[in-house]
Amino acid sequence: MSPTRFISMPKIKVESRKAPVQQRSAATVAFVLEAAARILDEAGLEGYNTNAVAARAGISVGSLYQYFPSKEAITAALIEREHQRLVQGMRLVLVETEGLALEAAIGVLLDMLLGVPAAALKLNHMLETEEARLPRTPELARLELEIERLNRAFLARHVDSARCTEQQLDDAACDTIRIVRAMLDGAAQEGRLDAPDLRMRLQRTVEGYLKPLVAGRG
Amino acid sequence: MSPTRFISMPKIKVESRKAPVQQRSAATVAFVLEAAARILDEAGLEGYNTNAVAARAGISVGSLYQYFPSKEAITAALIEREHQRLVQGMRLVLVETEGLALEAAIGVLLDMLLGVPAAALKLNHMLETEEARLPRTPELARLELEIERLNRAFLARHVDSARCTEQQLDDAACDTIRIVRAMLDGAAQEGRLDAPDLRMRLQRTVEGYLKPLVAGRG
Amino acid sequence: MSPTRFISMPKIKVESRKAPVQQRSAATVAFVLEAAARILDEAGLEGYNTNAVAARAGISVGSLYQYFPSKEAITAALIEREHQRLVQGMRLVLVETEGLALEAAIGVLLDMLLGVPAAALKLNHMLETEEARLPRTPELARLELEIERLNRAFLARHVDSARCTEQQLDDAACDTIRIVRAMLDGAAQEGRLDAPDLRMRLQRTVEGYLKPLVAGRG
Amino acid sequence: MSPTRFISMPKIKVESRKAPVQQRSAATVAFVLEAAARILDEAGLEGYNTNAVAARAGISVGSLYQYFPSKEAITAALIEREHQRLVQGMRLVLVETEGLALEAAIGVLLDMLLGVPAAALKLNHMLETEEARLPRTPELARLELEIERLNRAFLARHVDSARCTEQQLDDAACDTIRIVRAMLDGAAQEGRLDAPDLRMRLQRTVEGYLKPLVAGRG
DNA sequence: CATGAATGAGAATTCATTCAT
DNA sequence: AATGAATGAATTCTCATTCAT
Repeated sequence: MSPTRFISMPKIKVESRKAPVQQRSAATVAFVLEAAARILDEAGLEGYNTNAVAARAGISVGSLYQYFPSKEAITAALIEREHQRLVQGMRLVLVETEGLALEAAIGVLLDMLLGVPAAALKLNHMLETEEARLPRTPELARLELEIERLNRAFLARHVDSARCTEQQLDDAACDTIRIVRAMLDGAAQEGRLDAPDLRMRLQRTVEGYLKPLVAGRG
Repeated sequence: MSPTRFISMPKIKVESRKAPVQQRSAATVAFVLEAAARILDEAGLEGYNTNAVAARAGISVGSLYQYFPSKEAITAALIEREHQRLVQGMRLVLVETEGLALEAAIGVLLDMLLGVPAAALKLNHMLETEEARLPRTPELARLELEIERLNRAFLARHVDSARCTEQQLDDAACDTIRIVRAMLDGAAQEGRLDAPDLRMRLQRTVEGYLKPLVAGRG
Repeated sequence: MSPTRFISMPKIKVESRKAPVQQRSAATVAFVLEAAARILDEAGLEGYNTNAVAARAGISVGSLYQYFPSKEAITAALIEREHQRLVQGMRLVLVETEGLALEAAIGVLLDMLLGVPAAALKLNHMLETEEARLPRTPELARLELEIERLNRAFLARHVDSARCTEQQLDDAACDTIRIVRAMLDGAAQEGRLDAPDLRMRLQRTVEGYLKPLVAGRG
Repeated sequence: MSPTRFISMPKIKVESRKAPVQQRSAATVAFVLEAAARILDEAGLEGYNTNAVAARAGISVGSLYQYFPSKEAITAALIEREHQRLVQGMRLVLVETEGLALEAAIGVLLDMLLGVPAAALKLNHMLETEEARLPRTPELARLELEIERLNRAFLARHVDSARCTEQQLDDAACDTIRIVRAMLDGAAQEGRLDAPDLRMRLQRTVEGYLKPLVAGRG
């Protein structure tokens, strides 16, 4: 028996309660998530409570609890949704950058990331904090793996396998995402997402990070 | 009566109630902050409440409220303390890197940042989230300015003023800090602060970011 | 208008909504009661709620409310069912003990009562508590009277009318039932329903209680 | 490692939160228990909720939760209190019946039990139901053992050790308590606690139960 | 000044019941 | 008739803050 048996298992219910089979149900689930996202954006974690979410979603608390077994489950679903969006974005980027040189490919990637609205960035930042307290959903783990996998695939096209171990590729995938997110979050918080050279700074940083791993560079 | 009277005034009290003139007071304030830090580290925002902080600090809630007008004031003071520490660190780095080349100077800076204990990183990450909800203290604003000023001074030694505007220097100061923090936070969260090449990745990234701004480079 | 109009009228609906004339209805009612009984046995009053009962019965809550106007009505019906079972048992005992001596007759009675499964005892114990809060159904009153009547008839065969008033006979009917139930419940709760001398203790107690009322004893 | 490790441990907190050290605190605890008792008596489990108890006790919910970590803790404390009262009563009976013959001793015991007010009987009956759901406090276990021990001591004076094994003595201690409680509860529920021959019926039953175990009887 | 008991608004969650489909 | 989504009052419990001692 593994030692994990003794690690206190968080008993927070984060799995969604019922799969939205009917169209009405699916709509309700979407309403709730949208309401939760808006409240987090406008009022922060402070004003984020089930009553407010239900009211904002135009339903009763009871209904909310038919679809989400707990407040945490809403948060978890929101986190999954944002991850899914990133997966979508990365998939598109991977297709669109087929055959492009590194610089151009990074440009496409950054276009995608810069296309995310400021509200979503703020939301993601808050969700990140919440993510720490929540138990990891299998689905969420899958999505995170998928994101890293996609990013690895993106990078693998350009790195020189003679200069870059598997571990380094993994780290590069994580690091580049983190670096870009941090710079974007910072710019968003300062309200300077529209700074003319933000894109250039991002490009420069990512390229600088990757250069030593890439073939044909000094 | 000016119309500003009706503009939503933030009613969160974040200023410390009394300047700790007496030595006992100063000690008590320090105890409270240390207790708050430990609780945030061990129990997270979840378990962070005034009663717990007072108990941990070995004083009564009533006494706690003699020194801090609100829970938010404790958080704010904690944020200030962490900023002050960074200021101290940067001052030292600035002195120690006098006359060094960029690469070596960055090495000293990273040594300082990598010397921060993992618990402090976690604490800082949580405080960052809280910082968003809190009204900006003048003192905090001053500290942030000071940090940026120090970082600018650090960078100014190496950048080529022909290649770098004032604005770019400001951005560079912010960006480098953010990038390093993001990578450190990420490593901390994965429990890989001791990864052998973490330092190298950091160095590479910061150098990559700064290279275009620095004199004598292609 | 009689003054009773102002006396707190219990507004709990406990009457069954429709007489199960159709065979399907009768089956549904039976399913619901069985589901309720099982849930009470397995999850206790804690887990006893209309949604759970409906789910367990394989019908929807809406359908459940077609047959029972309220949760209390289900409980009441369950109570009636258990009373009916006791009536059946007593009727049988009365037939089987025709002509037997007191000791043998009590033996038959105890055989019947000891034949009740432990789950039913537990169920009855919980129902008893609920019974207190519920308004008395005419049907339930009739059943309780019938039980007492049957028990009286059982006892009347053996008591000496010279030694025993009508009131004493009534009391004896109530008391013996209570005594036996209390001892059985206790044994059940201790998981000692199979104690070898439980039957003997019961027999001894009942005989001890009745002896003074019985003819031909010193 | 024992298999009990896998048995679901009930997580209901029933231990009292703080020992009432100050006189005010002690009074508050007593107020809460008295309020809880009255509400259970008057409104039943139905109306038994923490807000009602606090209101009735003349304090705020918050205060209530300073002394009791949960609603269940109040119930548990109430159960302990009633057990303690019985222990007191049994101790007194044991002293007062020193040297008396069985019949007289039982009389003293019944006097004590008949002296319990009807409200307390009703309360005890409801508490008994709740007791099932609650985890066993060490203190409660101790009290129950003490009650049985006292009752055993009471009976041991009269039984003939040649006719009665230890197990039989244990059973007798449990059975007699149960029998008397059941008859008293029944009488209370019918509002016939003042029936002139209740005492006699009780005496007769207990004597009947014990006779075979007692020395010098046919 | 220190203490810590008291306050009570507020948040999460449940569940009996209804009613549109 | 059947369904099960929707409702929302009710309940448990927390915690920032105050204030009598």
